[in-house]
Amino acid sequence: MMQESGTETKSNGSAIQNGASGGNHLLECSLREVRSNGETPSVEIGAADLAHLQQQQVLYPCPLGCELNSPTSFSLQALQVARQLLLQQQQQQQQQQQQQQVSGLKSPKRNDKQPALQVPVSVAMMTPQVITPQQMQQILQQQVLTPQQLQVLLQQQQALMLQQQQLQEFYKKQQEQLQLQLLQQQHAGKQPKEPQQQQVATQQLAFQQQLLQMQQLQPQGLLTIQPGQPTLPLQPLAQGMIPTELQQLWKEVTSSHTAEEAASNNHSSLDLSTTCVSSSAPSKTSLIINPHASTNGQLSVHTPKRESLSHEEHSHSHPLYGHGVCKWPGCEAVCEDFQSFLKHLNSEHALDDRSTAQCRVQMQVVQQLELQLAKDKERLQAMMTHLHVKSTEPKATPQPLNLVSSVTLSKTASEASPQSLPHTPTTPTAPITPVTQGPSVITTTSMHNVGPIRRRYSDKYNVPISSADIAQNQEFYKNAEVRPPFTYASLIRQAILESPEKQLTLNEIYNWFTRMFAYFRRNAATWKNAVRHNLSLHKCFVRVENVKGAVWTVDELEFQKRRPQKISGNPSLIKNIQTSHTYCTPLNAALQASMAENSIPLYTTASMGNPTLGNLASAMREELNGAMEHTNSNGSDSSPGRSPMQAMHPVHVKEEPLDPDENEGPLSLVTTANHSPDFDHDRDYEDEPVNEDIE
DNA sequence: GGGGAAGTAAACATCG
DNA sequence: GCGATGTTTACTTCCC
Repeated sequence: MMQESGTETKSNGSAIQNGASGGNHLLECSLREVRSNGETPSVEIGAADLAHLQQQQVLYPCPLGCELNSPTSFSLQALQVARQLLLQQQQQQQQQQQQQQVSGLKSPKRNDKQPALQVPVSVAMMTPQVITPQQMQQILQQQVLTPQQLQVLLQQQQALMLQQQQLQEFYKKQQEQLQLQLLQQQHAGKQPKEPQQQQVATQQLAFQQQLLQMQQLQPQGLLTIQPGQPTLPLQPLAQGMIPTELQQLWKEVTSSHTAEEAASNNHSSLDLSTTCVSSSAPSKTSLIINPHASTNGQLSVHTPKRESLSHEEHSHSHPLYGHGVCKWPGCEAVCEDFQSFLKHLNSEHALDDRSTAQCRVQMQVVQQLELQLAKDKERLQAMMTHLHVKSTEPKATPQPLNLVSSVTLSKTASEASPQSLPHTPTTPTAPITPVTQGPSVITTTSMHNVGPIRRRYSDKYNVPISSADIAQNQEFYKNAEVRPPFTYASLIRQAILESPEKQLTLNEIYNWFTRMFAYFRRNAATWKNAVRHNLSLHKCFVRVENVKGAVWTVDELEFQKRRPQKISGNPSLIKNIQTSHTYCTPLNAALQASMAENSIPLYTTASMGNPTLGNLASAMREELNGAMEHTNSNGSDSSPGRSPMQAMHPVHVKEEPLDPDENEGPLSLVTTANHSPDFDHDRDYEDEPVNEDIE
């Protein structure tokens, strides 16, 4: 299993790569946008202007077929250029209009051939500057306006609006043309012919050159993405994303960037749609933080969606706020209190292209993770199926946790097949009930060929019995004739402890066995004998004479004594755990930042960090803590009637009093939880507070 | 390979 | 005598 774990990790990586292979334009664009965020836009647009633009812009899909239907880096870039164009045009027009005020209105400009609606159109372009400052100044200076003057002004405004609209259309048209040029530039680059195109081209060129300069000046420490270095390790990115996926993204980004550069050199890449690189640096403020925004983009990978903010802004447990720091990707702005955080959130992380892009990146990451989870589930299923098929083989490597039971069940079933059935000829290896509602780990495949197994289910690897375990797998064991991976002693103890009075007669123990486990509904002679044997053998089981007769109780002290094999020293288990964690690591990386904030310990993070692997780790944790959770059976809630949810809920992570040497943090906790060959140690956590870290 | 734990089988005793 | 219960022994397997 160790080897398999290692292989699994590797294959996981490949799987991740595969998952990332479905690279997407969104990520690419977003990433590039993020990168470009770190670069200085050539367009000098004030923060207020851009904010206004961002708020009012209407965005359209990327001309390059980008799937973005909402604000994108492209659109922002286009907006800026368009904005600049408009400003220039307006200035020219204002001059012309001032001249035309005498002669009349000037007809709108030309260039309105095709209203291609694939270009960002800013409503803001149309509204805020209908009256230019000069005009306003004139108005103010004139103090009094005659009706004619007002009419002229109105007409001017209308003309301006028309011109702006036409400019926008022109800009759209240019976008299309430039896009076409981009598509054609591989074959024959075309030079912009029209003056307007040249103007835009010049601006774009300058902008892109500036972008390139910024990229070159970008500190490597913050972002390793460098043009022409596609193989550079994406360390910062790797923290937020799967490395292979990042590599894939990097390739896409760099390839696009290379094309961008090449196109730029050809003077034919001036189209805004060449890349989704946004000149989105919305403001100078963003320029300042942009170098960090490079990492922001990576961090955005694990940023909660902004869409959810509105629902949670009123909650002080805001997912974007913790430890007095804004958790927005790359922000890390210190907010003294929640109110300041809210202000900061609304001010710094308003709805703009960057935020939207980051959200999209995050969405993409989540999708990738989900995809990865699905793949891993398939892999797990295949593994178990494979192992089941291999059950005819003489040996099967033990596996941790419930997988062990699955494997061992199959193995022992095959091993004991000649001798397994004789116990109950009347009940052959019954077709196992397909259990879908059963435990998360044990699957139907592991249940086949399960017969009387002369084998103990290594408590070292395996799950110490616990209320949680039984509760989790209750239905499974009740319906499936699968031998529970617990020792007789543990089961007996569990049965006794689950009783209200912590004592049971032998018959009641029998009943508990048959009630809880379908497996024990047959081969009665065998397992009953074993029960009796264990009751007598182990000192922990004390026979007490009662009015009704003899009842059996559990001497916990003795039970504790009888576990010499401390799993704290069980390397295989630890290895398993570590392997699991390693397995989790790649996917976990996406959320390391958030976890780091909380200083979440290792295996807790493994379960928390990644939603996709959270199940795995959670299952493991459930199993691990199930051992300790068994406290409940000794506690007030140990009544048999407690619900599975109740049983599963508590997670004890406190040190084991009887084994102080095992208190070494989460890992030692894990080992402690597993090392016991039995479930006795559950007792040790009796009345211990529930670990609330793991949620 | 040894030792310990666990599972299985069996013999035996006791008791109702 | 029979079955349930309880004890003990022997053997095997597994794991460390």
